[in-house]
Amino acid sequence: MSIDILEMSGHLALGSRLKRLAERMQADAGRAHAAMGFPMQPSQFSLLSALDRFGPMTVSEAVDRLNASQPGVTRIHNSLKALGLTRLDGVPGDKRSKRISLTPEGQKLVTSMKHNIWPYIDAAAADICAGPDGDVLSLVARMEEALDAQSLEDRVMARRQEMNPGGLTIVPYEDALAADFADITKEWVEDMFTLEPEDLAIIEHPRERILDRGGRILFVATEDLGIIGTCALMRVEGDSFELTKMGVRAAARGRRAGEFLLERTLAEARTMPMAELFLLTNRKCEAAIHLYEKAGFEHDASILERSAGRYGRADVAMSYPAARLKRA
Amino acid sequence: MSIDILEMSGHLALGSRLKRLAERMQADAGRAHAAMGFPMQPSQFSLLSALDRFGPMTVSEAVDRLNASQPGVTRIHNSLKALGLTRLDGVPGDKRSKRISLTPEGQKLVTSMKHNIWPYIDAAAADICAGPDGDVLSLVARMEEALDAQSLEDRVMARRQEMNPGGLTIVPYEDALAADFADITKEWVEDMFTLEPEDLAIIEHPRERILDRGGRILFVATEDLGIIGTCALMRVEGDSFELTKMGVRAAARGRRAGEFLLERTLAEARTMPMAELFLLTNRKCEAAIHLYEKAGFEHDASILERSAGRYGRADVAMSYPAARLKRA
DNA sequence: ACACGTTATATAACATGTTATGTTAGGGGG
DNA sequence: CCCCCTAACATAACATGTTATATAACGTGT
Repeated sequence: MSIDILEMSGHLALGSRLKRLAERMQADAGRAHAAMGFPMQPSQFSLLSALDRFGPMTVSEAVDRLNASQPGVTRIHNSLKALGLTRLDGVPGDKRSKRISLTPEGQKLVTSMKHNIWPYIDAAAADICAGPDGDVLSLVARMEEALDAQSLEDRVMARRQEMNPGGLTIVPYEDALAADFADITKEWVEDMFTLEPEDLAIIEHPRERILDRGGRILFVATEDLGIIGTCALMRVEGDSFELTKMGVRAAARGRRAGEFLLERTLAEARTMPMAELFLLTNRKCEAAIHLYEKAGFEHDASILERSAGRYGRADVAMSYPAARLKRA
Repeated sequence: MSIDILEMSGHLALGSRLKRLAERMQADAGRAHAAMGFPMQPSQFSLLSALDRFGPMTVSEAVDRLNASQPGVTRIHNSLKALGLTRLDGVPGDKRSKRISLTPEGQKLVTSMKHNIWPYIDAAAADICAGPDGDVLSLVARMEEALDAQSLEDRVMARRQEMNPGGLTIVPYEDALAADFADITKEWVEDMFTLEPEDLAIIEHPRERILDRGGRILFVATEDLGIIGTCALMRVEGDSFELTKMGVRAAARGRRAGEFLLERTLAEARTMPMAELFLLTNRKCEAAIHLYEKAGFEHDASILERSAGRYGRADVAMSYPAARLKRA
């Protein structure tokens, strides 16, 4: 088996992955039944087992017992009924309800499976679940409880509020935003330095100079002000990239947008095939240098020599540790 | 939420349960995306994420990367293609392969989701997974590995071989087996005692005297000899049951069939609404009494008084601890 | 070079879970 | 007493995973 993207994506694709695992176990359980002469679908086990244990029950009761959806129970029942294993009768006193019960054939089959297969399946499944990581059943139960207590959707919203209270949004580059890229860059460069030829080349042709060479440009925006900042990852040569043109409009300072943008730009870098990431700046940019240091960049004067002449204003160089470029 | 049958069925229905949990998480993830303005299907995330991280790849490469089935990948891709997010191009040099790549719109969307939603979903999912039971991701990974190493189906067969080396089978009662029930009982009763009126009533009308009153009759069979033993659970009154008519043909001794049958009969009892389980026997039946003791029955002379007159031969009474009647 | 097995992808069919909604029966309030 | 909301079940539609199989292109061995 090759590299498994899901394994690398952390919890994002956990749903998909769990589902595949579950489907695999169900299919195997079905095959085991077939191999021992019981041509049943795995989905039918739980209803059969419940009927055996609790006796006849209405559809609604089965829904509660199985903790499944009502149409799901109805469907399972229909398949069992078609096999002649269950029956559906009216309930005296409430013509809406119908009671599911095992036919004699159904009872016979359940009893047989209960003694001749299920113990072995249970043992085999326990086998797979066994390990140093705790009991799967209790873990699944806990996850179900957690979801009951607060849905994943609610948790996502809560986490967003908590991790990003300012409501900042990352906006990927598109040509319509070229003007913002240029404006924001001009604003801070002209405020402290003067635009150099390299600056002009980049802000006038961002697609050619950055994107088409495998680089990325991100923007940060707020609900009220729109695009307020930008940052680029530019390929210098090979797998070596420069973090450049990071800037936030003066009118939007104080919203921690720079910190947020830098963090997300580094996250972006981690998903790119990148061996080295460095930046060039000037010692006058104290606030920016502080951000870089906080994000993990380290001063590295050797880069200055390699990059001599790129920018007249460059007198500080920093690099991001290669180890941190590897995805968590 | 009421009693959850799956929670009680141990590992048997783990597949079903895992699947429901997974479906719930996926649906929630989808809703979270919709709520934040990204109308995507959760199944599409993994392919989008893989394309973003690894760049264009053929269908086969995606199958490896996502660890999913090829038709699954094709379907996900088709849905993305329909949204204009991906493209499928031929691969020069091999006209069989086709390469999936992100369109500019697709790249833009992925970048946006990667920074504006996925971190929060990941955090929320990690939240649900967090707990004292260990890390869910590593647990799932371990289960996947275990299944890779040996399928559940193979494990089931191995467990059966190991837990039941004699190849004994439990056969539920049906009227066609009434003669076996009577023969086996006559064989041992007449060998050591004489048939009493109560014996005759039961073996001549097992359905009326046992099954119709909520009791059960089990048989044990082997491949070569067919039905070789039987055992019944008979309702005496209310929730009080008697274990009775347990016997194995003399011709089939030495296969541990009695032990197996008794164990499974007790398992059967645990799935019945039963408050008390006792048995009556005679001190001459030393082997049987030894089995009963080994299975957990305890001597209880008080039962003899309550049951006075039922059987002339009864001079030993035993009861099964009520606590052990509760399902594990 | 051709026949035939293998590989890459597409398609069909199925399994199994879900929501959404229709239909009929109960039940309570004006 | 009737109207209308609710409850119980059925049905339809969809989501998403699977297997099985068709089709076309590769490639190998005689």
